[in-house]
Amino acid sequence: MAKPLQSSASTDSSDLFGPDDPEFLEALRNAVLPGDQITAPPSDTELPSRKRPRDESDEQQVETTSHGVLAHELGNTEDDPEIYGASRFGHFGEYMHRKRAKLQIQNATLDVGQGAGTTKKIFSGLSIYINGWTNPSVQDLRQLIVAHGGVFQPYLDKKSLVTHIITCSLTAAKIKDWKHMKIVRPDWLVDSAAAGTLIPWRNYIFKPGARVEQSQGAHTPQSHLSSDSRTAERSGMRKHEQPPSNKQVPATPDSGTAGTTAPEAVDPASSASYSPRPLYVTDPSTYKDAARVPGYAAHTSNPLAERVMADPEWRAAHTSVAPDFIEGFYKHSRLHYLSTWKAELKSLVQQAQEEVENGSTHEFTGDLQDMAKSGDANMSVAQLAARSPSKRKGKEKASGLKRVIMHCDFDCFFVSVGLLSHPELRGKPVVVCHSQGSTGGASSTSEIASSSYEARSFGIKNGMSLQQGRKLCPELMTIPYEFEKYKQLSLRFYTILMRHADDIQAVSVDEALVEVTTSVSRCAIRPSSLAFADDPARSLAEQIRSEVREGTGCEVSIGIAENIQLARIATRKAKPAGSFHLKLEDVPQVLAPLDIDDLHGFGHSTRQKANEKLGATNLGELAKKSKATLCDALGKSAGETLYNAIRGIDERKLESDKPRKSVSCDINYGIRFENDDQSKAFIYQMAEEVSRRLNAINMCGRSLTLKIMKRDPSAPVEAPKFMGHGICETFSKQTILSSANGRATSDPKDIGDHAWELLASWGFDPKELRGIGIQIQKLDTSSASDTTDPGQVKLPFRARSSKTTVQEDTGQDVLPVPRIITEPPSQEDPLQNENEAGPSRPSPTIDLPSFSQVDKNIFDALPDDVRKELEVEYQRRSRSPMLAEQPSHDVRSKITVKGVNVKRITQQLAPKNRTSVSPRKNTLFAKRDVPSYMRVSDAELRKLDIDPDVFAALPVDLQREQVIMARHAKSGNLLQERKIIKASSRAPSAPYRKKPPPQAKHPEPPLLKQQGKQPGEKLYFTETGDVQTVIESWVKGFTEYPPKQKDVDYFSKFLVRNVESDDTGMEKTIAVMKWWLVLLRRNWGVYERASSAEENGSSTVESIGRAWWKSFWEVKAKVDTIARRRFGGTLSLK
DNA sequence: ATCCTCCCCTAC
DNA sequence: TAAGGTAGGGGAGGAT
Ligand SMILES: Nc1ccn([C@H]2C[C@H](O)[C@@H](COP(=O)(O)OP(=O)(O)OP(=O)(O)O)O2)c(=O)n1
Ligand SMILES: [Mg+2]
Repeated sequence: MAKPLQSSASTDSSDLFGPDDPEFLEALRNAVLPGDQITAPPSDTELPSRKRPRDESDEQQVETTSHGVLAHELGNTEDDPEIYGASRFGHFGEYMHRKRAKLQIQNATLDVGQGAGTTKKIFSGLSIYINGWTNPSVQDLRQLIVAHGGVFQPYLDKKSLVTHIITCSLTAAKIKDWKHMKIVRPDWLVDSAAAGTLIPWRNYIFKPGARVEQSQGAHTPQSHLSSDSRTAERSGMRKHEQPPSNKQVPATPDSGTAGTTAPEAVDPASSASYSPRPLYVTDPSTYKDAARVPGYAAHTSNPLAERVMADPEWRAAHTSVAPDFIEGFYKHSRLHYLSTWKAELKSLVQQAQEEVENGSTHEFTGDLQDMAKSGDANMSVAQLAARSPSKRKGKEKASGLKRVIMHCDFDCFFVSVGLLSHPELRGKPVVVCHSQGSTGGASSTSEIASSSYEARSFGIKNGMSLQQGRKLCPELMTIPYEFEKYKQLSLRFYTILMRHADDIQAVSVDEALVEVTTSVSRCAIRPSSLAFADDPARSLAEQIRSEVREGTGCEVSIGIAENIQLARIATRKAKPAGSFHLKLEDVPQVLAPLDIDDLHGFGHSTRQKANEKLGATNLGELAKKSKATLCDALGKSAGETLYNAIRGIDERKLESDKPRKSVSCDINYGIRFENDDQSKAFIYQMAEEVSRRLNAINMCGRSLTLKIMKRDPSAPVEAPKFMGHGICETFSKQTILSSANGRATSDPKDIGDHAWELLASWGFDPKELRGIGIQIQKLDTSSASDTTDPGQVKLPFRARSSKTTVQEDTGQDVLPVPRIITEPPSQEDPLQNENEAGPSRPSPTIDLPSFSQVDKNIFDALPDDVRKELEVEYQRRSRSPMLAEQPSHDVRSKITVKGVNVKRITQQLAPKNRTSVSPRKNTLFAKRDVPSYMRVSDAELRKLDIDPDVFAALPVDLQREQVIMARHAKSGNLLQERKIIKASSRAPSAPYRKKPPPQAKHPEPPLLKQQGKQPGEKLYFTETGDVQTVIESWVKGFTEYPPKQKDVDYFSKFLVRNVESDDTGMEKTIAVMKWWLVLLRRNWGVYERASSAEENGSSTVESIGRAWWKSFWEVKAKVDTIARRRFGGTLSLK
């Protein structure tokens, strides 16, 4: 029974985590064993995930599943109490498996486990979502589901694996949207439960009118592969059709080089060959879901890449280590061009408008085309002696007149341009992509930049890979990019628009927003000459279309409306080759059938969120929601925007004169390094690139952010996409940027130095890097930085302006070298003892930087014993909910895997063996506070190349040692990165205050506010991290009172954050919840199942008990939500 | 309250 | 082969 888990997971072998803290384990044991029969739900499952569209389009999500195996194992381990054994708790071998198992178990334990001993798990393997109002209430059904081994899905996440949807009613939109789902009536569950067996769901198909199921299991795997987000989502919900495979799990998710398996991957069809699995015959989880599980996700390395990368010469010539890699990459990167052009066009428009405003001309007579020519490759603005017509930014002319906005957009721009030179291909399915002809064959991962409308009729979309496109349309024709032409035609396009515009907002090379209010009113005067007598705006649009057609040979479509949002929507209706005037009165009708992501500004993620939190993505349905509801679900800004958009409201003005705020350079393609020398060299090359860009616009910056993409441990070394970055964890750090004299800079050396320093501070294995980005912010004009005061010396009064901020400076700090910032080594009471934690400083916990912020260089240079202790401490924290993070800095700092927090840094650095180390015995951290006499200003530390943050975490003696050594080293010469301690650049910025170094104060101690044995008395989660104790006293202290909402909230928040913080946090959280559960059962077990509804008339004790239970469920629900989301992401990185 | 950092999201 | 860049709005949560 227990076998599966062990064998496959080789669980105990894990040496990532040694035995846990005995005390904690003991508590855990108590918490779990008490009668908590664990009925492990098998279910394999899933975990929703949120992946970005761009990732989804990664070819092969094909995923050869292997889900089956896991599921099977889990199934077999169902009754194995061992899975909870403390002995296992601290082990992380195959933690992914375990994690999933735990999640399920958690569900079972907390939900089912309660009271019920063992129920027949007839729903195991089912993942059910309940839609809308149902007759047995959602709560009841949920109980039912969980009690019988099923998984209750609170959200219909496009990523989550939902095998069935239970409903009593469906909107037309949903019927359509879910036509491939298994929509069943509630009585299916009820009857099955009553019968003690799973009745075929087909007997309970929900039929609103007629269909509902139709193609139920008839989907081919391909249908799951669409890169189109919406399609993907739908397919995601469909997952059941494919029987699970019994293929072996590719590799251990956490193994560093895991996953380079499944070479067959590329073909979705092949992956479809699953062998039915007994256990889940009815509802296999889909491989699509499996694809979202880290361990299986996108582990389908690109076969070609794998082969070719094995050749050192090839690597040297084609990856990021190639000397001219950056140049070559940018020369071919369509997205780079797109971004560049956009910036140029914005600049061009802005200057053209300035000309007009200053100058006297009223008509735009210039020709942007000329500018382009003379300006060589650049859209030189100089010649933009142009002027547009009435051009005074439509803003002030805010006459009560209703605006007329046109959204002009070329039809399949790249293709249209390409067809100019390939007229014979007109009318055929054509796409623009790098891969030409037969190259790449049917397995090209080359992206389709643009597809003709004929191609689109096959389902092809921009951004899709060629191989996917070929599957949809074998006879697809490809034509090459013609970047120069795009730019030229774009200039003609803009030139034309200029003649009619009051204002223009450059949206992209093929798209612009134009305000034509005055032009239209002018036209309206002579209705006779209009193409559309009744619609001058439309007439103008057609005129513009003609002019553009004339000037470029390509079609543009124009959407007209009174605001931006509507104009864009109108364009949808206008395409291809047409114009459409969307009037306010038609808004409801036009918008109702659209989905939220059809609105500009709302994409994949928001749609998903809407689906989860609002149960609808359709605008017609969302229109019924209150503004507050929308804001609550999508955030204030998005909520309001949506609310208004649905009503046809959008007050935004065209933007054509906003100054640039940042300049950056990102490369997340082809990044493959072997060593630090290469990555360092690359960083410096990128720095040069950024420098060039800054100089090109005559700017300098004072802030630098480095963004890193690092291969996710669960991802294959070679991504599915050729030379792509694959699934990654992302990191970013910001620092003050300055030249030696402390001024804003654009010097490549300065930028390179800072960037490298940041990169080095993480200590990543260069082989794992997959993407690098350098961004420069707080821009100043070069001239300004030359004359301006160095560090923008702090003035007595704050510069009210935006960019000239001085925030980093603090009082005294007017040093010419801004990076050297002094900081009073913080507080006194150096001897603060952990046991004296007072209200203000309750926790004795040392203020360690979050793991991700630790400078690896320094870390590695530490004496073995010290380093070990640090590791232990981090390890400890990572496992102790109450200690983990929470602290000073970067609680937020999270690793993300395509949008999902993963933070498994701790795991990465986890000690290979940690023999029961009790936190209490940790001499290094127990109370290592910085004695006052040891104060060395941060500035000095920095001068010594010591990172204050790390320094602060060191024991005093070591600090002293380090300082001495550093001073010593300073005098002599030392090696670059090899020195004992290297300042982590991150420090140079404002952060010093972020974490008052020396003080071991636990910033924002995790405490239950207002809590204690006595109401009002505070109770803290102490350093030992035995949360159990805290909870116990909390519960004990309130046996006569209901818990305070504030405490519940706090506790909830804490757990949630913890779950989000790292992998081990989940484990701990589960343990904590279990403990809480046990305590509650002890006190009020009887009321566990009581519903609040029947609460009236109850005794005091009972109401208190109910209140506690209510809180418990409340917290659990929150944790569940987060866990689901997080694990989904983590496990399902596609 | 407001700022700042570190993201997330979106768009082309 | 393939060339997954980037700017800017926003939000969460800590610092001030
Ligand atoms: N994922 C994408 C999307 C777009 N583009 C490029 C190629 C497109 O031609 C151009 C304009 O993008 P649009 O979104 O306007 O798409 P099209 O112009 O191709 O089609 P249409 O506007 O008709 O929908 O940007 C790209 O390279 N990659
Ligand atoms: Mg277009």
